[in-house]
Formats: sequence, structure tokens, C-alpha cells
Amino acid sequence: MDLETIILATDCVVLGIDDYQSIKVLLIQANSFENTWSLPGGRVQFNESIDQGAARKLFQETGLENVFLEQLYTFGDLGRDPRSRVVSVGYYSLIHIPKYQNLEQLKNSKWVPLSQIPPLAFDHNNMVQKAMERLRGKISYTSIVFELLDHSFTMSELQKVYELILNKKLDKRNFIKKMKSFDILNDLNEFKLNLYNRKVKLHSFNQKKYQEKLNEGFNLSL
Amino acid sequence: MDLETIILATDCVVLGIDDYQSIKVLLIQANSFENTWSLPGGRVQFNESIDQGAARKLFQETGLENVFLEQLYTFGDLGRDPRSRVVSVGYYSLIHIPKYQNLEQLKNSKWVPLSQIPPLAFDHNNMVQKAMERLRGKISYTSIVFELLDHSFTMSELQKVYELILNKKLDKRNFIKKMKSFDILNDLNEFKLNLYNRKVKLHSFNQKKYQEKLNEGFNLSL
DNA sequence: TCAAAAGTGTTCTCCCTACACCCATGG
DNA sequence: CCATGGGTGTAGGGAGAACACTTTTGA
Repeated sequence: MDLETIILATDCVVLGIDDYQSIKVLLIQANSFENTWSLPGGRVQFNESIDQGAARKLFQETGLENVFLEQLYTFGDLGRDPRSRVVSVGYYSLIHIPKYQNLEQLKNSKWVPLSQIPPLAFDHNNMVQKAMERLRGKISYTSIVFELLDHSFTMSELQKVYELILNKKLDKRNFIKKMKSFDILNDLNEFKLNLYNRKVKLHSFNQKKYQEKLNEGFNLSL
Repeated sequence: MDLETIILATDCVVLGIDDYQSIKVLLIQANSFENTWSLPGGRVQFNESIDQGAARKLFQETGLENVFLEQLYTFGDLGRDPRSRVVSVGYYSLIHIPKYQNLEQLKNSKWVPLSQIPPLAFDHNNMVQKAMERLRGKISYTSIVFELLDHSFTMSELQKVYELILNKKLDKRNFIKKMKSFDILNDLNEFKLNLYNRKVKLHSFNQKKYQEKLNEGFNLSL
């Protein structure tokens, strides 16, 4: 290969929630650098689109597929990879961690709370930063919060996710009042038991109602 | 060069305002296709960052430099360029057109109102679309509106720009009240004559005040 | 005298915010 | 009986929205 060829790659910031205590990032062992963690990613092939490349590498390295995956930003500074000129298209993915607990490929990876991320390979810390900014921005005009939740969830789980993303505490009664006014949740007649074995009502996201409202300049900001 | 090499390029959506009647896009004659218009752009060199590449091509093809220029989205679908596998990092730039009227390099280009853009080369129409979405989104949490205005401007010019971006009419009194409440404009003791030769008060953007307010979760949405 | 844009306040409504107590359960 | 989180309603203040007339100038 030409020594002066720019190599094109993707990297993916996978954000997830499990215990509602923090937002976590999926890190894998960087194969070329011992003791260094990095984001899943790799080269884009000649005969695949960038989106396809990102989804393929994500699947190969983590087993995740058919998940929310969106382009974030393209990182192309000189020297971001000391070995060669690599331009990386960053992506971010949002998942509810317990749904994917048993994936074989996750053996060599770990979920790390945002506040405890070590220095990562290349400019990967920067990518995580950008992903969080994007998430924070998009929470108010898209329905991406629900990507972080299970199909059914309690109101306080939903509130916790908002609080983690916006990084501030919200008033319980005001939150519920606002959410109900959006009228985009289904009241399931199902319950789950919380830590204190108390029955808690479950809800689900009503994609259809949400889509209908979107056309009228509707948004989800609190 | 390797036939299976992915080529990296940039393209730039230059948006500008002159007569406050419409937002306009700068189009240039695509050199490889006769009678086709396209966005300024070209290959990224091995020894420059993507940002530098975008700025360099913008300057070479339009003469514009030191202007607002920000990465937009990376376009990498198969077949977007029928000749070879080109991945293009899209940028957008915002300028006040009359400031740059005399640029030599703009001879073979034209400013076209958004509503009158012809079919462009490659996926360039798509890029324009994305740039407008970004502009609309960012108007409320950054100060990019002022990139489209001259250093000094009248309140109704500012209002027109908001109206063009948001694509709806605003109430004059409410607009002024809101803007004044932001407290980020300087009242210049200067006037300009409008079409009817009437003296109109001029204002300018107070970058410093704006920066101070930013830290307190301030935003510019109407 | 007509057309076009500048300049200027008030009222009403609705939404956001602040705020507290009881209940159910497991330990 | 204690700790923890679920569930529920109201009142007040402030911001957004609606709204009209006068003035200036050129044509």
C-alpha cells in the first residue's frame, strides 16, 4: 500500500445503563497496546459504506447488532494515531445493558462508569466526551432516551436516566406530570418488584404516538 | 495508487445572507461535469488535518478564509461518486455575503437561494439539507446567527435572519423584548439608512457578555 | 396620500417550580 | 419500628403570546 494513503476507520462509543447509578461505556482491550483500553472499531472496507463498517466492527468486537448506532463526528488530526495516518469516523450506540449480558464477545470487555474512564488509546477519551454532548443535546428533541431503557420501565427508572444524562436532580412529581402531558407512554398493566419487593407500575414507549406528534413541532425537553 | 483505496475529501456548504430575503448557498461549476453545479471541496492531503483540508480547499476555490467553518457530517455511501470510492467529510460555513463581494475566485460561482437550488453533483443536495438542519438546531444554543450578519446590524435584520432560519414569522415587539432580555447586544450610537432613507439604530454582538452568560446554562432560543 | 418599515407596552394565560405526606415492604 | 422508595395535588409567579397605532420618508 502507498505510504501516503490515508486509512479510514470507525470507532464506536457504546453507552449503556444497567443499575441506573451511572451511564457506562463499553471498553475493550486494545489489541496492539497492552494494558490499554479502547473503543471498539477498525478499518472501513472498500466495498462497504461507513455505516456498514461501523456496524460490522461493532458486531465483530462486541456481538452487538441491530442496536441504535449513529454517526458522531470524524476525527482526523495529524498524529492521532502514532503508527500511521488514520482518520476515524466516530459513532455512538445506546443500549440497555442487561439485554445483552450474555454475549460471548464481551468476555474481554468491561463496562465503565463515565466518571471512572481511564486514559484510552488514541483520542478515544475525546470521542466519549463528544458522544455525551450529543446525547445531552438530542435528549430534548428525539426519543433516544428510550434506547437506554428496557422495553418496559418504571417512571423512576426513566427519571433516573434523564437525571444521569442531564446531570441534575429532578422533582419526581413535576417529572411525572410533564411525561404524562407528553402522552407518548403506554400504561402497561404489569408490575415489577423493586429492591424492597414493592410492586411498581411499568410503562413502555409508544413509538406511534411519538411519531404523530413529531410533525407538530413537538419536543421532549423538560 | 491502489485501486481499492478509499479516497478522503471534504466539501463545504457555504451559507450566506445578503438581502435578507433568503438564505443563499454558494455553488461552483463542477470541474469534471459540464453544466453541473457543486459545492467547493476536494481531496484531503496526507499531511494536513481534515479541518485544514477543508479550509484549504475552501480558500482555493472561493477565496474565503478565516470564516466560520465547522464539520457537519461524513458521507460515505457506496456509489456516491460514480468514478471511485470517495468518502467526503462535509463542512458548513456561515458568512455575511456583502463582506466578501469582491473576491477574485468567486467569478465562476453563484449564490443561490435555498429554494432555488438545482440538482447538484454527487450527494451535495443532501449536504445542503444537513447543513440547514444543523443551523436550525444550533441557533438556539450557540451564537452562530451573528456569523450571518455584518459587524453592525439593525434589530429587524437580526429578526429577519431568525425568521429565515426558523422559517416562521416572529412578532417584532416580542422579538426585541426577548433579545434585550438576553443582554448580549451593544447599542451602537450609529445609524444606517434603510430602503426608505430612514435612520435605523445599529447594534453589535457582545461576544464577551455572551461568553460570561454561557457558563450559567444560558441559551438563545426564542 | 400612499406604501413600507421603525419604534414602542400591556394584558392574559399557561406552564414551570416549589413543596409534603402517606403507604407498602423487608429487614 | 425503621429505612427506603412509590405514589399523589396545589398554589404562586414569571415568561411567552397576542395584539395596534404613530412616525418617517420616498415615490
